[in-house]
Formats: sequence, C-alpha cells, structure tokens
Amino acid sequence: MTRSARTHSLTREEIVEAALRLLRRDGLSKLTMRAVASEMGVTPMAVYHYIDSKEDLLRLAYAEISAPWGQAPLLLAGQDWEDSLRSFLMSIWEGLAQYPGLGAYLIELPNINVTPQGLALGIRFFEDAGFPPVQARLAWSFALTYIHGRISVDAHLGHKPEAPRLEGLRAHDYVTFGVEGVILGLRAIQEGADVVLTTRTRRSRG
Amino acid sequence: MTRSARTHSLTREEIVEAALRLLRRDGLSKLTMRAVASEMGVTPMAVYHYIDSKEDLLRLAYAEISAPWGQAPLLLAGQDWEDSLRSFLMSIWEGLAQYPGLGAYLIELPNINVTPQGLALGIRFFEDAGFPPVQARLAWSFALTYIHGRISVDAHLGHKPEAPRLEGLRAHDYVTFGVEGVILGLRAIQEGADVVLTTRTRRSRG
DNA sequence: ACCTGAACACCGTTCAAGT
DNA sequence: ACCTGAACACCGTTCAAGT
Repeated sequence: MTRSARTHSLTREEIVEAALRLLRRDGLSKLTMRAVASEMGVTPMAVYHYIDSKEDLLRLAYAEISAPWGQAPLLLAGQDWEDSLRSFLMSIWEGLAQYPGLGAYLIELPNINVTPQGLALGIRFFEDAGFPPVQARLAWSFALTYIHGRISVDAHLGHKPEAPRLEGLRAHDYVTFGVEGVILGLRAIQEGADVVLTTRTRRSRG
Repeated sequence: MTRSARTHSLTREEIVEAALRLLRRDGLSKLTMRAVASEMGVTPMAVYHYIDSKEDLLRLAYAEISAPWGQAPLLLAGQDWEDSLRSFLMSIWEGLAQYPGLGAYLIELPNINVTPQGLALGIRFFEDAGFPPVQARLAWSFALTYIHGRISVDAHLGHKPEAPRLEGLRAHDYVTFGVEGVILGLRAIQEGADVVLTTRTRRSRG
C-alpha cells in the first residue's frame, strides 16, 4: 500500500484512512507515527502538518469509526428501548473489534463518547424509556462502561473473536451475556428497584 | 524516599514496594524502570536481576494489591450472594483506585484475574448461588469486566474520585449504580430470564 | 551473585531548513 | 504551504564488564 510516488499533497482524511488501515491490519501496538508516514510514502514529520498529535489522530480515527452509531438516532421507530440498546451496544462492540487495542486506549481518554451531542442523545434515550434524568445519566454511563470494558478485555484475544475459549464459550457469548445482563439490570431499575446513591442529587436542603 | 546509601542488596519485595509507592504517588504513566531504580538509589539495570520485565513487575504489584480480595472466600457466612458480590466488586474498585492507570493497563493483559484459583473461586461462587456452570462462568466474567471497565473509565479522572461531575454525580455514584445494575441483571438471569447464546455449549449433537 | 556503564533499537515530537 | 533531515528527550531492554 506504500505509495512510491505521490501525485498530490496529503490530506487529513488520507492520513486518518492510512491509520485505520494499519490499525485493522496490525492493531494499535504497532501503530506509530513513523508507520503512518511510511504507509503514505512520506517523512514522519510531514504528518504533523495536518494533525496535532497521535492522540489527535486516534480521536479522528474514532470519529470516523463511530460515525455509523454516533449519528443515527438510538431509539428506532417500532422498537422498544431494550432492543435499541442491544443493537446499539453490539454495533459498538462489532465496530471496535476490527481495530485491536483502540477501544482499550480510548476508554482512558477524557470525553470520549461523552461529547455533548452523544451525551445528550444517550440521556434523552433513557428519559424517553422512562428513566428520571439522573438515572438516565447513570444508565447511559453504565451501558457504555460495560461495553468498553468488554472491548478492552477482548483486546488481548487478538484479531480473531471467533477463537473458542473456556468451556467452548466464544467472545460473542461473553458480550451477549453481558449486554443482556446490563439490559435486565436496567429494566429492574426502571421498574422500581432501589439504587441508593451516597450523593444527594435532587434535594435542595431547606 | 531515595536512599543515598544502600546497606544491603535489593530484594524482589523491595522493588515491588517501590513500584507501588510510585504508582500511588504519580500513577502508571510516570512509572518507568528508571524511576523505580532511582527510587531505590540504584542503576536502572540492577532491577533486571530480580524481575524479567516491566510487565512482570506490574503483575507482581497487582498480586500484592489484590491479596486482600484474592485470598478471601467470596461468599461470607450469613450473607447472600448479592451482598457478597457487591462488597467484592467495591473492594476491587477501591483498591485499584489508589493506583491510577494500573487497572486500565491490567485489563488488557491476558490471564489477569483469571488465574486458575481466581477463576475456580468465581465460578464456584456463582454455582453456590444457584447458577448452572456455564452461566456461572459468564456471570463471573460479566461482573469482573464491568468493574474493570469502570476502573479504566475512572483512570482519566485523576487521583480524586471525590471530585464532583455532571449533575453533581461523583465517581462513587457511577460505580454504585453500575454494581447494582450488574447484580440486578444477574438476579434476573438467575430467576430464569432467558439469555440466548449463539454457541451450543452443553449439547452434543446426536 | 550483584551491580554498573555504555549502548541498542525504538518512541513522540521540536526545530531549522529547504522548495 | 508543504515537506525534509537532523536532533531532542525520552522509553524498555541487552550486553560486556567490573567487584
């Protein structure tokens, strides 16, 4: 894929695409700025004319990857919230599974998946599903935290999520069970199960 | 803490203690082999006479940290499984919160928290709680995955889990809500909620 | 056996210079 | 504006040498 002769100048989009290609092929641990540059047939430092840093590049890469589920409305017509949440979480998992190590890196970054739009969308989704505002916020965080945790755990399994593991269980079974657990837990909370927080959130002491 | 004059030779234990001290103080991102050596008043390469690699050191550090919850039986007398699981997960969260970045690193390592003993203990715990074997395995993974995900997400919040965030919610509220969600989800599954896996696990086709 | 000093093979990134 | 070449300030780790 290395271009021996470039016919035009670089673009941000080309750089992000090159990074995504390398990420799919070799995973984050092999992705260096030097590798991205060499994939484009250019000197390492050329890349810095278009991006600020490696973190910047990986944020752009994630923006590209997450476009399918970042834009679409969460609550589809004719679906209940449980089905919507299930397919949403599974599509994140399937999407990030193609980019080994990326999810585990992103989970540590501040403000990933809590962009203003993303956050508002998620809270709105759970409010529409009948959760009060604070619980909607917590429910959204709970669901995202689980799926990103699962993706991080899967990171060390390499590129083949189909490889069988203990008792014949595969990665897909673990994530299916976990997503179902999250949904059932949230259903119980929505139906009135008590969750006692230490912080008083809605009460103004009078 | 740097010793200007050493009176005896290094030990593995001293090295691990130095690493834990630095981890508590500055987090994993500042922990280099050179920093550990300098904390002990010794040349960087001296450490390699006692440990194989940085990964080795961090595994030893985690073994030390996890001793309190790694040894103790999960199911305490007179407690039901939900209370036991809650205090188990919270103690992992509280324990790792003191070592910023460590949990997020460990989540990617193979075979962390799935040592043969740890795995057997966890599966046994859920079997005693009434889960069939395969579900016990999945339940154990689900609970650990969530709490490690939560710890990873918390990593970027810095050393102060008490700092207030959106809507006055604090880190403790997020983990409390999530742990309760996990427990309620598992309760629903234990009480018979269906989780359809793609893999046939117990059936030998006849 | 225990530790040092120098070096290797990398990183991300800065800076001055070329066109 | 776009890119190069050299260098800086780090890493983890290897290796030969000292005591």
